[in-house]
Amino acid sequence: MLDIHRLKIFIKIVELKSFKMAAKACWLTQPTVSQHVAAIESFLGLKLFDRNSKEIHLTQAGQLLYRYATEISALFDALSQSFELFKGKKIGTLNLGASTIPGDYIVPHLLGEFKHLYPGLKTNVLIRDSKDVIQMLLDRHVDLAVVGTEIKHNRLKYTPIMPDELVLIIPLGHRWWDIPMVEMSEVIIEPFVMRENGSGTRLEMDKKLKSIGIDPSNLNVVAEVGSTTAVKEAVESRLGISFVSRLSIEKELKLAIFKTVRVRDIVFSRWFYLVRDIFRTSSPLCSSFSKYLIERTQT
Amino acid sequence: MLDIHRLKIFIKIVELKSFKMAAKACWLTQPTVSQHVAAIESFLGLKLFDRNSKEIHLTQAGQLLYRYATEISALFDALSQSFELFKGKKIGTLNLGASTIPGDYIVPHLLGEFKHLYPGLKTNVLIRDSKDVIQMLLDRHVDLAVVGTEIKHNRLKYTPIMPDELVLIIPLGHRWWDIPMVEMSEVIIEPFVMRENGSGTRLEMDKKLKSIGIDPSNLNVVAEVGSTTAVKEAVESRLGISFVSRLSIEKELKLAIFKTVRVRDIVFSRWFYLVRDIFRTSSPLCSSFSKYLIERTQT
DNA sequence: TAAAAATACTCCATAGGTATTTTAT
DNA sequence: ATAAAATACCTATGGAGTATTTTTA
Repeated sequence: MLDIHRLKIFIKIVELKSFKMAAKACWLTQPTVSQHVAAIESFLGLKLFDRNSKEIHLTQAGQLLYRYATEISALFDALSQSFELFKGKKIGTLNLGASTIPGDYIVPHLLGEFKHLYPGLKTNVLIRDSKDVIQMLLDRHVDLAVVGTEIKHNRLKYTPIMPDELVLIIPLGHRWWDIPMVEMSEVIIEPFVMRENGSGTRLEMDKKLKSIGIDPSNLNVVAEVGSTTAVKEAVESRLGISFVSRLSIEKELKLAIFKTVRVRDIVFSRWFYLVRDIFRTSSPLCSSFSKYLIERTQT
Repeated sequence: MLDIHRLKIFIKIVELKSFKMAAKACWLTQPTVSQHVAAIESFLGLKLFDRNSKEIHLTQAGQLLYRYATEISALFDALSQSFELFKGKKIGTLNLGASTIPGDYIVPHLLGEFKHLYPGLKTNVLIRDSKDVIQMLLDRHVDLAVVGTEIKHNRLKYTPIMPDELVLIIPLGHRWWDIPMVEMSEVIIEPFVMRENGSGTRLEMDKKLKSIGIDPSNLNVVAEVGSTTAVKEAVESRLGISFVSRLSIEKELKLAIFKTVRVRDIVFSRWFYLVRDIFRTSSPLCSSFSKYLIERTQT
């Protein structure tokens, strides 16, 4: 049969123009090399070399084989090298899924830092609803996920990596602008802008409200919109107030477009989690990234 | 180790998403397939599949390997196919050497006929002096040669494939135009156009003259030129007369630019030979071509 | 519990070795 | 006569098998 080992021996013979020298170069004995040549020749049914005791010459068949053999050999070398790089984390792709808040405000920074450590890294970030992100992780469309809500599954492991807080925002000029704290009962009757169902922010908010005995459907919802940006635009347009992630309003607070107002006795704190499928083998780079994120949080 | 056999099994597993099915497809048993996967994994130091009793999934390492494996496998298939074609004479190159007369007037026609039988044929024809052509054959720069003179060598086998004759040509208006035959003594004193040394035609002529007791240096040489075409041009320009291959003056005879004149008691007949290096293995197409030429001559 | 892969073992083909012969310069 | 490749023969690794166990959905 033709295998890589044989082809490499054949290539060495061609390059060194000698069975004996090729044997030496391959750490074999001359008879072994002769056997390999005989094996290829009988497999192909063609002579590869014209040989006498003084010199050897490639036949046309030998020349034909040599062209393929070098190409195949080069591919094998490329393969080996790729795996060395892969194991050494010099190359690799990180396929991340993230829900909207972490996708916009966390993951880009984390990847920026990490890429500094591993310049060969390629990244794909898919931003979807938390539920969809988790499904993509289970479907192996992404390697890791970052979401703000825990959707339990026996294959998934959640590790908190970034604290966050849902804060009540009011637009410039709102009558609460100079009041540091309001009652929850006041919030309930105030016009409210709501995220769509499936959003992690919405889910966390609902959960929290229920935990303090409030039915979310009692809120005075004047609009239900599909993204954090849309919520902010709506609030800025004085359509109502809303709870949003503190991470998402840094710029607006600086520009005094919004103010945050505390709600008495209530803190909507939450975490964003790194989510891993423990049933899956992760690539060296992927493991490194997970480790990096977790260690980064602990300090 | 990684060899083609293993890679092909690996590819089948990926394609069929099952060790068991892959085993069947490769005419192996499932444990054997498992062993091969384990061998690759331990060689690379990386897991290729996440597997459970229900389904298997490629890891990133597996995906990386798959990309290379398919490419390598495709190259092997291409190699096999090439050799099938090569053995079946569907592809191949004929590297021919030929001296000037056969290169111009014989080989093109022979190749034309032969290519009809084997359309995949590629041909290279190098035209040189007979001596150079023979040297190229010995140096393996060409596979076969066609020359008009036998230069003996223990590695070379000459087979006559085409008869020829050196004929005396005179230009239109020459005083011998209406004389059918002249004496050799008349030829000797007539202005004569000579081919250069090294030319097969020159060699054959010298040989023949010597064999009938004439020293070629006694000819009344008025010009020594480097090609048959140059000889013909010189004769046409009434510089002198010359002996040339009958094959080379077909057109000129038709146009009555030349006439041939017989020399009493002398016929300069000769052969063109196919020359083979018997120490060399020839390609299937090359053998076919030799056989074709030889059989063609016998009929 | 059922289906797939892993493990344990056995066997034999063959890659690799040593010793020697053949071949061509 | 010499130097390289071919041949003959031996050994041992590992590829492929059968029988069985493990794993998890």
